[in-house]
Amino acid sequence: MAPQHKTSLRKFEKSLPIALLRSREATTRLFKPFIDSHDLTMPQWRVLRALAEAEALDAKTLAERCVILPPSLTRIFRCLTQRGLIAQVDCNDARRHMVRLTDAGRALFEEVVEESEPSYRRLAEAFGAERLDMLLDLLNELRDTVQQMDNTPMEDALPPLRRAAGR
Amino acid sequence: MAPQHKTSLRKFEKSLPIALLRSREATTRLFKPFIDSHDLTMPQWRVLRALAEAEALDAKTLAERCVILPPSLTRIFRCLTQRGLIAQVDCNDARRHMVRLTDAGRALFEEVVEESEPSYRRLAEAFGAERLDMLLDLLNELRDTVQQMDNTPMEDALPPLRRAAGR
DNA sequence: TATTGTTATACTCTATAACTATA
DNA sequence: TATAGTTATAGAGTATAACAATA
Repeated sequence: MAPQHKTSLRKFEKSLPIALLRSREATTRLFKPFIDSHDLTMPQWRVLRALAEAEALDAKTLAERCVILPPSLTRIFRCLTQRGLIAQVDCNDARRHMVRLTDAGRALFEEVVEESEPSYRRLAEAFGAERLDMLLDLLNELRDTVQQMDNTPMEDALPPLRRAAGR
Repeated sequence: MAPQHKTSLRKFEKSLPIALLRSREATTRLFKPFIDSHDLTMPQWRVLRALAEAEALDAKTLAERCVILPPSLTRIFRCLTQRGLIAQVDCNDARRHMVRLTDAGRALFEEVVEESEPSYRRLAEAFGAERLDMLLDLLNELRDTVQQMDNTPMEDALPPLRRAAGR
């Protein structure tokens, strides 16, 4: 039962970016219907979710946490504000655009969470709750590791030969 | 040192789709420069990589393995064929579009693999080769689990309420 | 009739650069 | 001068439906 390094994977499945992509695709397919049915896009949902556990967040933090580029975030702010799901919050630094969930936004968030919980529980059962936790830990630690690598690049591992004329 | 279920993650980090997205973003950032420098997009690269370990594959299989929708794959075929990296292969079933790597395609593949290997080794060292294997196993098994769930949906877990008018 | 793939189309996200405003 | 965010813009991916060809 224990996953004892059975490295019986095909080469293709040993590619980390591809494995992450395919797992995400499968997982997303499972939960996306709940998001869709409330007329939210996945990036919009990530913003709501990030705001759900914080009083308020600024655009830069949200962009980093939700993996959304600033220009996209600007549009998402506009859309979610129009729908009354988020609202701007006053801030010492007038440059910062800080937002929080409105009551309607929080209600919608709770609703989606509630609706999708059976699927989540079912996945946790089928996959194993402990293994799911382990996977989440590994994923977050992988991200930390890569980010640290970014900060301390090594000579011989430096990639961007940047050869040909820009794409 | 052992990752002993320290579930000290924030709620936001416990979302599987988001954790997968963020890890992928970080990992991609590490390897994408090598792809970019050869004027390839990530989807194009996934196709080359999938073909590198198979004699030939048809569009349907590639679409599934590489997480690319058929219309995108059509464009990618056209582009990679024009660049002489892949070539069509005759097939019993005339409906199927089967392709293989050309010699130039294989050479390019090998080149990219070679160039990015130092980064991969560095990541494996920093993260731990064993944990990397474990992560890959978990990711692929997660995908299998979700796909099985898709095939055997349960009553109370069925999602698509499909309420409002289409997005 | 079912399957495979292409075409058409609309929309969203991705990615950069240039710009505004605050600090 | 540096930072935060917006605007503008080009390009690529996402997603559906309609169609053509083959089985």
